[in-house]
Amino acid sequence: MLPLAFSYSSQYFSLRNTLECGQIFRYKRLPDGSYAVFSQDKYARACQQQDTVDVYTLDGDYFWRFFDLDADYGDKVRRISALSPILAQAASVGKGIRILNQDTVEMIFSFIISANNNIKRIQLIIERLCDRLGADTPFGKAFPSVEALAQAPVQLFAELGAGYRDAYLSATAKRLLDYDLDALLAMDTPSARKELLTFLGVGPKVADCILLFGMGRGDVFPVDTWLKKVYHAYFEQGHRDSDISTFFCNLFGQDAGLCQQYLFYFQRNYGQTVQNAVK
DNA sequence: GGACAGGTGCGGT
DNA sequence: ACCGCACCTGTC
Repeated sequence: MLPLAFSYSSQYFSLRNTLECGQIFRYKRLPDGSYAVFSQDKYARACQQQDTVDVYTLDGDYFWRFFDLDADYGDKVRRISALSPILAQAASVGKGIRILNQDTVEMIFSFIISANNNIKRIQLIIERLCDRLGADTPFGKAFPSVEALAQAPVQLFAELGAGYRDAYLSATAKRLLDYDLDALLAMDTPSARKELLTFLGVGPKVADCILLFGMGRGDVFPVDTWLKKVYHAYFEQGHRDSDISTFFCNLFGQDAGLCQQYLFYFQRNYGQTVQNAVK
């Protein structure tokens, strides 16, 4: 029923790896292996056969940009692989991962929920949030508006399973009501990061995720427990998170965020195997 | 049953 | 500035 908006063929696009590496929470893998993807109030069905991804949606332009299809990932992988042997290995298995261009506000709330949490529960909470506060669309619920989120009583967020993050979500929603988002988007990366850190529930890791996935800033490196493992396993021991982030940003520059995704994917899927093989 | 999840806010140095 | 700690909740 949805029209085919476009097909895209590249060895540098793995639908599965792109969607399942933790940068997006509103997607579903369907029994036939295709994916349903939600972003803001928009919806797409996508399926991949070999190197070709078909995207069915009413919003082709939006999802073309969403999947970052104007960027040359072959070029990125070549550049990145020269910088570190571990990264060359991580990129070779994870090369189909692309950095999604998602909505800033949706990322702010999604990653506040993500803090000290696991992916399954994050998805559940966000789904319930959309069901409860999102507007109806022909394909399901939209991500809730700032107005809806700001109007909701704090207890609602707790009821939806957000736990102690309820106050963060409520405070952030209220603050965003009369917030100049364009001014934030116009800032350079360090200034925007500093600004994001003033939001309740947004620390260094969450700020970097918002910048990377929701503001198109590739020059940040979110440090989570997985990347700490990577750093300690392949680089050095005993540094603070901020130092780890700085280390990788200096090493990888403009594509630090993409490198983070490759290393995240690598550590989660092969980390145990590789480390055992080394022992 | 404690550790672990894609950490952060807070209070004490 | 830099620790150390508590923290909702589900799962292993």
